[in-house]
Amino acid sequence: MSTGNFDAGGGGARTARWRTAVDVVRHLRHHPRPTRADLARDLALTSGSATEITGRLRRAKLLSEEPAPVAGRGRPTTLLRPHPEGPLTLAVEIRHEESRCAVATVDGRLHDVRTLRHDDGGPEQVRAGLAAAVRELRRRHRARLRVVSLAVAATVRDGRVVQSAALGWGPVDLAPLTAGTHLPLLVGNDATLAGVAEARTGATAGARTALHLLVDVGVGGGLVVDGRPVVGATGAGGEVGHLPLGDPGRHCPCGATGCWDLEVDGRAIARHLGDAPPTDARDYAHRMLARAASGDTGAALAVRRVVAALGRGTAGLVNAHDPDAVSLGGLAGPLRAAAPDDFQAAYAGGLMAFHRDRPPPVLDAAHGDLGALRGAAEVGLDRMTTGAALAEWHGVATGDPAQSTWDRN
Amino acid sequence: MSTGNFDAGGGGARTARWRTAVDVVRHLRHHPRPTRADLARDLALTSGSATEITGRLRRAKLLSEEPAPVAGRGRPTTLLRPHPEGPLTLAVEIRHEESRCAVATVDGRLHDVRTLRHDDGGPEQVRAGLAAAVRELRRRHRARLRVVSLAVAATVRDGRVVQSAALGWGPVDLAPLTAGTHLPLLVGNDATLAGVAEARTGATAGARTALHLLVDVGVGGGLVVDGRPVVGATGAGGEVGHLPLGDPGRHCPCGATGCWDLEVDGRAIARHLGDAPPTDARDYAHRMLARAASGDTGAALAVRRVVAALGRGTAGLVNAHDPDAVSLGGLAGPLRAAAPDDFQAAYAGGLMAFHRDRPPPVLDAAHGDLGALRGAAEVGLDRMTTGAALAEWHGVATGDPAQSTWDRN
DNA sequence: TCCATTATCCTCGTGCCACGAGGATAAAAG
DNA sequence: CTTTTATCCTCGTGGCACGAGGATAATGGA
Repeated sequence: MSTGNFDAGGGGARTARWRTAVDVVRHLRHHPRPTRADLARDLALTSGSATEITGRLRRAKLLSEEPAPVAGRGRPTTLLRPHPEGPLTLAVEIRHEESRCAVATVDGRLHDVRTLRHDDGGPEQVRAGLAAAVRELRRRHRARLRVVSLAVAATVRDGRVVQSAALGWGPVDLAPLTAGTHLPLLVGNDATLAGVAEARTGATAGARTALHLLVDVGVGGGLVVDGRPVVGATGAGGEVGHLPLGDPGRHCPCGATGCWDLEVDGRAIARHLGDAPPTDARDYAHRMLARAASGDTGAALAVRRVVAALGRGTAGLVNAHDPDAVSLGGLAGPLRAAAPDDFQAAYAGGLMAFHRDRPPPVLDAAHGDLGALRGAAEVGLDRMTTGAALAEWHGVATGDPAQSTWDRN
Repeated sequence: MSTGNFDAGGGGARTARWRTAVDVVRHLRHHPRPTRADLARDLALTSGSATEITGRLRRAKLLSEEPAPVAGRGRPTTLLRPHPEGPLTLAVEIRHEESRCAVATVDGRLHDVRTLRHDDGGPEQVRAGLAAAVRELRRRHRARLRVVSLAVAATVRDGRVVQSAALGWGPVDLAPLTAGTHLPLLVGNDATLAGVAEARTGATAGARTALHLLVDVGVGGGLVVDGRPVVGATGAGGEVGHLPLGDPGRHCPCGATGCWDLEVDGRAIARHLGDAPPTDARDYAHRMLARAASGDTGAALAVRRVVAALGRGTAGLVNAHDPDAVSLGGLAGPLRAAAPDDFQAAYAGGLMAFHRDRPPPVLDAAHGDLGALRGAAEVGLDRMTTGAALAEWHGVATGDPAQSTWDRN
């Protein structure tokens, strides 16, 4: 994934002076409306420093302040919030039947979430529809729009779609989405980004090492360490579904054999039931879950086999990576719920013995189907709030292209 | 692994002022004897800043300078090197038949490497022997010794050995190694730390995401991202050998089933040959490799099966993590060399199709059997050169416990 | 031998950022 | 109306790094 990193930038002296500013702006992400005193406490600033920094950030159109509702005695204070003319990240998600986009402010909130239904026109049409949306939002928000961050239900490499079982796409270049806008485009896998959202503000919040597993068509997700997804050299990491945990004789559309992918989704249920491969594996899985719940023992047995494969693989990944906690997204939660004992037996049985006294909790995802979009927003905001990006924004917002100095008036 | 992180510290204002100092001291690690001008160029400092910083670091007994051999015209310069009374990290490695320790200076060099043979006395005796060595080095180096960093051929959790097939140990607490010294003790898995050494200065140097696989008894290693090992919540990550890539019916001593561990080492070769499980799996593997090389077709076939399992698992991990490069340590290199075509076929066959046009190179480890010790030193030096640790050292070296200010005289 | 060239280092004035003490401000409580 | 509480602002101080200009010490050639 060409997702921007989470670092402050650290590139030279011009951006070094933004270090505290970066800390303050990012603090806003997970502390939505702090008072100035809160800020000083949490970031170990003196009140004088807080005054100076917030003043600068207000002039740079990054923050604004609103009077706080009075609570007890003491001098009334103000709450810090994103500036009404502050910078924005556009988060986009491409999924099977529809795409979504939303605009995110520096406090991490999503605004103006909208959905674009796909009309079976293939990747070109989806891309064209989204490009039009990007152009329109660009016109509306002008220079406030700084970054476009895209989550896509596909294997992603160097900002391109390589292949997608969920979408039925082959290679697709996504650069046209932002053509002509000069906006940086970040592209990531949807399951991986949903994992980022879970690790930062969802089920695994607080976990320094979190594992997310999202079952849809196949299984994706991956590790999130200190809020950053572990996505490898070209961004194609997080493809845990293509570890060979399954039957080595079975061929995967990805080109390899024995992929875990083939054991844990609707396709696997169909195979166990002797059905033909379903065209919509997710929908099929939901139907079979319903059947199993209503007493169809054949469906229940097929589901249990899939749940066992899920639990066993989860345990293997816990052995290999030792996360603080695991989150289950997409179908994984309903699957486990359909056969919790089978999951637990396979999970515990697959763990190395020393993990069994306090195994990492396996939690249902908290963000539902907004996870990928939220994760894309988080990653886009990370990029938007590097020292370098803030310095650039300061130039845009104040009309001081040289960024030679903070303006003091 | 309770390995110190690679960050500058970032904890409060008292250590913030050490930021540039941290950069300079760490620069020394991979640029052994820079001139002051080199330093200024590489770290984008002005010559004035370089003067000030090197002066401070000299007074803090972190650096010293020696005249550089003249090369062409121009004012002669000096080379920066570790201060002769500067801080030290003690790197220790516990392996099957012996332990080793060495003292590392801030430039990353190992000094005074010594070996302690084990006399079958079990963990207590090994621990006691090493504790004596620590005490002796502590006496010799006094306050210069800052950190003890230990690599051990075992599964490690929260600084304790959980279990080790290679050593034949059960749970062992390693804290007694530094008892009474008040020295911080970092403990990591040997294969993981060898991976750190490879990723920083070895075969995969330059790779931002590197995968190391070390076959000894079982297989260990793991991911190294930006020089930091991905070791999870309690430090037990990197146990890639306990992913269930093998025969689900086979029980692993770890408590799980189907572990990859059981398919890629001497035990696996013995199984394929119908031999009893070897007591020394590594030695047995070497003997079988020799036999296969000398024309024993049965041994050769067994080796080929193991090599195929290694290649297939490697491919799966590449699918899952998308590293820039892979390094092979321990027996993995000789195994591949014994059946390179089988390895290549299994590796390429196990990759997702899109990886096949330019798959990550699989390289033999460069550090040989010094990898773990070097990795332990690297990680110990990371800890020793955080902002907080340098500030503390400054107090020790200058007798200014308040560390209220840099001394200017 | 002397001087130009080259490379490096040092000095000093300046700017920026954050600190911290003390005072100012604005509400509630008495 | 005064006290208490909580917050904010002002201003002097200090540390660190920058950057221009000068100083220094070698080589190489006249």
